[in-house]
Amino acid sequence: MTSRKTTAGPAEEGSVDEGAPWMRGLHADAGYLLYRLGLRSGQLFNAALQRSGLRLRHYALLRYLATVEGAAQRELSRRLGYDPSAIVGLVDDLERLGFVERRPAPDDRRRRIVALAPQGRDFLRDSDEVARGVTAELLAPLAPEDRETLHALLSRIAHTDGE
Amino acid sequence: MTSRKTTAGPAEEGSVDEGAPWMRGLHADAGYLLYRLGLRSGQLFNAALQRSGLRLRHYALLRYLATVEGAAQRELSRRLGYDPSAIVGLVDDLERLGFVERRPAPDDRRRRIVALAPQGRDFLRDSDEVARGVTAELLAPLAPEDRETLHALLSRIAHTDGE
DNA sequence: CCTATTTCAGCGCGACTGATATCG
DNA sequence: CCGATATCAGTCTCGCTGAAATAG
Repeated sequence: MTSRKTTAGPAEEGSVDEGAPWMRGLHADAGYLLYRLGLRSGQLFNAALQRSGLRLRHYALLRYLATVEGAAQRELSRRLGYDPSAIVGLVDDLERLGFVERRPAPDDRRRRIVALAPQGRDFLRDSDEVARGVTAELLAPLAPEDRETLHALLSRIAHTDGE
Repeated sequence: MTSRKTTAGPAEEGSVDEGAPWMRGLHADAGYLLYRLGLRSGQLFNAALQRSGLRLRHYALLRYLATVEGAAQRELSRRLGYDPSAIVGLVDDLERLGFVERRPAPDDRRRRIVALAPQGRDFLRDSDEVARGVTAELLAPLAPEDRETLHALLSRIAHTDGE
């Protein structure tokens, strides 16, 4: 994939081709659009969570814990895509607020199981409109059926590679 | 960190509803999927550009300059969504490589027009597979027609709000 | 005077590295 | 002895804020 300086050309129009892909602007590229919209999504999430003092990372961690009943920090790192050393601080913050609690794993004393505390569950219930609000704002220009189509396509991409 | 007060209870279903939205995991939310895929897209872009010593921001700036013939730094800030103070460093880097050049605006001596230099144009031509490669990897699990559908939906979101 | 553009210095956040302690 | 887990300290980048200098 190094450069194709020797033409190999389907289009040998002579000089600068106006239809060359690099002339069309990056917004014609779906990957770049994903990057830009991802940034905007993160900003909207953090703005919506600002009043609670949490950030998107904390919220994502809480939401994940609501589905698993307990997870080692190593697992949180893998599932959420954050560095293990970052998980420490996130759990510290959430533990300070009483939203989660650390308890030792019964079979392996190296591991510490992080579990959702009742207060964390309350917080999720009281703020369940956060994610829906952000998504609604992002997908506002789309009709309901288009939003479902988009969501299905994004899910397929997210699940096949990575998670 | 003001914590949630007491309000915000639109759904008072009694006890813990298993079908509650906040129990489904954030991956059921399109906005969060956009955030995650945006991060992955940025990582892929930066990895693909690593050999050239540039980052995604530099590349986006170059690609934009290829479509406009010249732009003030203020305009770059608006169009690319980066802070004006960040543009300074980006243009510095690209100027050092000979990819762009700053020249004074003829009518307004406050402004400095940034224009694509021949070496920058060569770089774009030689690396035009970068963006397509990233997008191809991201959208690999999708059929060609689905990729077009996704691209169309993302374009509508990106163009109506912002940019 | 006030605004606009560019630049720089500073702060804070977020991601990564390396080292340490504990344990299997 | 080696590998895995959690933690901590240090580093580096990035994004924004605030101020300066120049110009309209």
